[in-house]
Amino acid sequence: MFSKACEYGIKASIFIAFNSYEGKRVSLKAIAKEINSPEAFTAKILQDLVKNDVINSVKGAYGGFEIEKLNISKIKLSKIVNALDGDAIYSGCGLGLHKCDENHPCPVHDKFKSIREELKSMLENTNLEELALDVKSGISFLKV
Amino acid sequence: MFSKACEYGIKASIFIAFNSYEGKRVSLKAIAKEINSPEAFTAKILQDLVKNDVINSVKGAYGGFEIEKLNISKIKLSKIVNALDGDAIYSGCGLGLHKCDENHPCPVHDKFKSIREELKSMLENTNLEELALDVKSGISFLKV
DNA sequence: TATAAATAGGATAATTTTATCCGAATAAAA
DNA sequence: TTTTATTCGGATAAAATTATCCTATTTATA
Repeated sequence: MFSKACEYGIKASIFIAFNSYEGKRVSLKAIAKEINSPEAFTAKILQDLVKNDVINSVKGAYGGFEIEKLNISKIKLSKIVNALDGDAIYSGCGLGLHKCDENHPCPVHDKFKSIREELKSMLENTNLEELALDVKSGISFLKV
Repeated sequence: MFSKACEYGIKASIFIAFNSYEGKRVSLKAIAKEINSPEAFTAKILQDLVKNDVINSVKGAYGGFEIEKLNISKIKLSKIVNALDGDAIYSGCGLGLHKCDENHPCPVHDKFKSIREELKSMLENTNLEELALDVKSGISFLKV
């Protein structure tokens, strides 16, 4: 469904979010450990997320990654997915046709329609805050 | 969503299906041309589909690929997807956790639940016949 | 029986994705 | 001001996916 980069990016964002909630900045090392991801690869992904204004970074000692508290509830999953994987999962053709729409549909266009719409609206309506709170309260998990 | 191999595999199966419907066996060359895919790569995919009993092959002159007429309506999309991509899209965790279920869910487990269920049931309930008939009647398309 | 038209399958190459390494830049604190 | 803990960013490597090439095998037909 998502690329590995995107999976790591979503998990990292959630971890950063719930720490930022408590005013804590987190380091790459801490993130990689928490979400069980390769450190150097995760660094690249975090750089992408910084460039795409999903998270902020602070260089130097006592630096790390954080998200402005007020933004946590405003950042939607779609923003993270878009930054790392683009919009192909919910906008591209399921069978890879370059042109695929109501007038020139691929054989599974209609079958996929509601699934893609549901996926899109889920991504656009799910924000980091709710995901972070669930992890914080032990309802959901970032690893294993 | 699907791998390139799977996209080609689905399109090839549809093309073979609607030709088999008319008693016509189709060659690799004809398939690759019709679905606009690289020939040699498509050959590998067709071999996989043969091994997984999705399609039949006939070697030698006047050989090619076909599907038994009576089976066309019995072959579900899920069988093709499973043969080429496995069941990860609708069975694996959206964030790649090894363990992810009701008791130990990833942060998006619930959000994804209905989407994955819908996807799964769509794949399990869509058969080659309906897809092939739509292409044959010009309602849907295999390329461009 | 020879020929031609196919699929089968092994080897290899190209591309993309995932991952690692290392030095540069930055900034807090000793 | 030096040390130390960080992120940044370029170069590279490893692995997976996508793609190509070539030969062997098969089989219908001339």
